[in-house]
Amino acid sequence: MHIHDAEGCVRLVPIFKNLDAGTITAIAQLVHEHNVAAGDTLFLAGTDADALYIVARGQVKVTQDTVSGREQMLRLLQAGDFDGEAVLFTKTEHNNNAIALTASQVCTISRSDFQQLLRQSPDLALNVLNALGQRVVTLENQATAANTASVAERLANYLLETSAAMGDAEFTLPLRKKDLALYLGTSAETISRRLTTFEDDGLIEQSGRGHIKIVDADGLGLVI
Amino acid sequence: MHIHDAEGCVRLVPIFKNLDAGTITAIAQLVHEHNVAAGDTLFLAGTDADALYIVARGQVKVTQDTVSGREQMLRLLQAGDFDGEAVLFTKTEHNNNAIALTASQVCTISRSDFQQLLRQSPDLALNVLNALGQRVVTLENQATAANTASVAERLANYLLETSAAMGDAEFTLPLRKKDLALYLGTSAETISRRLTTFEDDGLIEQSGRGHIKIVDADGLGLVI
DNA sequence: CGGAATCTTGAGGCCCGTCAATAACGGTGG
DNA sequence: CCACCGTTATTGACGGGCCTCAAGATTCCG
Repeated sequence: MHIHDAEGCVRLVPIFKNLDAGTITAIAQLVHEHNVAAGDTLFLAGTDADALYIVARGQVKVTQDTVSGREQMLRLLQAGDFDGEAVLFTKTEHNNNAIALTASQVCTISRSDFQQLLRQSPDLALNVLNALGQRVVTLENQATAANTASVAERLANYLLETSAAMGDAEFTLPLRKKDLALYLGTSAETISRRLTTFEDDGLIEQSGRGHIKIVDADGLGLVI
Repeated sequence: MHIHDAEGCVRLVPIFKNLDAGTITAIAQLVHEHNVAAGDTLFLAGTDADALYIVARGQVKVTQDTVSGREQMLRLLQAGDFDGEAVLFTKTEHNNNAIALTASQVCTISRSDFQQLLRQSPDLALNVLNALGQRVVTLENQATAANTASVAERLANYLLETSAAMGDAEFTLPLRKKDLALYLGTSAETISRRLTTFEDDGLIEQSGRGHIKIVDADGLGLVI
């Protein structure tokens, strides 16, 4: 399903929910559409944070690099997800990279336009506050999990979350194992091994390329 | 230096900076002071998030528990730091624990009072947005470091940051090694070992209980 | 059908967590 | 001022999880 107008982008995004029609129309006129191919860069760390990015279609990974040259995926943006709230701060530099994993459609709102919107609509400011709050909660969980949980535990949780998001015990992984490894802070090889272990233990069934069926959700929840 | 009035708390906190005098006075009247002893609990995960907490004096650790029973310190609150922005969201439950490490003075503002303040003062809302943005940035760095960096690297960075915060190459660790281990996602034993390695490599000098002098800051920055 | 990317499986090694024992520190009371 | 005790820190030994390198298998796409 393609989205052809800017207003489609606006309607997708939680931070623009529950705003009056006039405001939504005003926002839509500030939105720019972009189509990007797999591998394309939306922005890089160190460059000016000049816009808010909304993913209308496709997948975009948000990553961070370390001094040691490794790469960590912080989130996977899918339809309706957004990034670049750095536009809100005095600091105007991205500290993340955003790269399309698949052909994607992305909408942007410029920094100045968005800041002006914020001042005009208190409801929007509250929506953004809530969105940032959710992100804080997610990141806190991520930081805790990264430090205290084994790969098996993180992977098991990821499978359960993905299944819940899909609304089905049977699904195809939305990421290549290589990218999933970046996300979970491990290696593709280890993911292969752990999935095999899960299958041997009767927790899941694998078939095809990344197709997974959760057989014993309770058991997965107990993985340590 | 003790702070005896509620307005002291208000002046400490970044989110209350740059507000007009009237607003600050109004806020001060909504603030409650509390004195807590080392080991006291401010709030626990799962309980109602009914207030914003501001640390006026002392140290408070904010931690999160995992299913496997381990504990991860997310931040260390010191004078001027605050927590409990969860009061902003629909969700009214803490997902963190806050426990005093030393005797501390804490100020609180109730959920309803704070939400009312938010609606009345757009400047305050923008301040909170900025504060949340900073927290997101910090947490992103933390999540990345936890997943990609070795303990040696995380510890080296921590020493450099602490030194910078203190404004001195020579300082005493603000945390016991046990708590520092919780923060860095490692064990007290490993911290001892790494510090000894740093000393053997001529990067730092240790003396007394947790007293550290950074000899080769550049070298510490290169630790992997 | 062929080539490139991805995935799987194996072997080896290192980092680090855990357990355990000893040492050093710090506060308290005599 | 000193002796004592609980807490904290150090050091050693051991084992396991996982990263890396490498080779082979599978899948996908032109």
